[in-house]
Amino acid sequence: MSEKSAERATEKVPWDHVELTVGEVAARSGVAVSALHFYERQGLITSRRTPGNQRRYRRDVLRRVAFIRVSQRVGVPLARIAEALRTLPDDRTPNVRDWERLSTAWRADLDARIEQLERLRDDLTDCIGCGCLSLSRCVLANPHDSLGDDGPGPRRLLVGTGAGDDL
Amino acid sequence: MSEKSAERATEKVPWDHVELTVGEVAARSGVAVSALHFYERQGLITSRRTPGNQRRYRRDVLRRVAFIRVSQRVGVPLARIAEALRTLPDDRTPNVRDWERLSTAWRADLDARIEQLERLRDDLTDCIGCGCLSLSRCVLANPHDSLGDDGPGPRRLLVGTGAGDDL
DNA sequence: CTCGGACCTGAACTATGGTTGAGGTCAATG
DNA sequence: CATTGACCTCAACCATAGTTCAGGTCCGAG
Repeated sequence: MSEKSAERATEKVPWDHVELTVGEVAARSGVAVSALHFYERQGLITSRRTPGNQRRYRRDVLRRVAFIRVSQRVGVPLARIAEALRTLPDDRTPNVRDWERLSTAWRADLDARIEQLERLRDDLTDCIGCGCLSLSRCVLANPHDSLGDDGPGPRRLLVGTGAGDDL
Repeated sequence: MSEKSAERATEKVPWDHVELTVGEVAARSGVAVSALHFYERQGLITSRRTPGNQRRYRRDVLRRVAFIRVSQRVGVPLARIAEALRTLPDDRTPNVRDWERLSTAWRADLDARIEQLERLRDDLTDCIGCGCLSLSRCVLANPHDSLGDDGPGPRRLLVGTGAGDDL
């Protein structure tokens, strides 16, 4: 981090580039400008504005964006990522310990997701053996874990309590 | 749930109930009527219409719906589920072997997803140790597996090839 | 023959995670 | 001083997986 800020020996401000434009952040992070705008609207990142109303980012935004990308890969929705990012200190640049804390929380999520999928795989394997897929008898059709949704569907109503099936 | 025609000990067509109404399918499968309509529009299930334009389902629709629910839990999008269901024979009711084939395909998907997540977990564990989260150096921020998307985001452009980071 | 519950259609709305486009501004360069 | 590229905002749109609502129909009971 801030390795540059130490050696500004020349007085010509050679490093007026401590702040990044949105285009630079996009190029460096591999995230589209529109996505950065979106993240800002959602409160995941922040920027200063120049007198001409253009965004200027502190360099640690790169780490934030990296964290966002990683979190999404883990399967965490943006709202929860935003929540996590809000726990970072605003008075100082987040340090290794801060990021470690957040990442550790995600690992627990990931562990849970993996376990859930493994259970599902085992159930599915059983069901391939018995070929049931019967609504009332099959463990698969009757999720014991109503909570812990996953997948793209926004609804999680899980009406449940169907009825005995006699297919 | 009007279980009106429960006693068909009478000789008057004892089993006129081999077909199910949409409400019955909803009750038995635990899926909302609106979802059944939706599945039908998407070609995942089909129905006959009565002279009064009401839907009547064959009983194997229950197994189909069970398969849809299970597939969604595995994380397969409806479009792919529909594709899979189209490979079922239309001339006869699908049998155990048919369902087995489909389920086996999903298990491969599931295995891949689990493996991917385990890789991610390992990477994350490493990154917690090193606390890097640096865009160019961190394995996490640079997905080696551009394909194999997951999570709610519809876009998978993955602009990639960012730049060296000097955070 | 009327009543109510179950059913029908189509359009609009929810939420997530953005992209795309229109119309206008900022800033550096020739 | 004009031009060009990067930037700005706001609104509309994409896909996924449905729900909700309005307005109308069907059908079985009383």
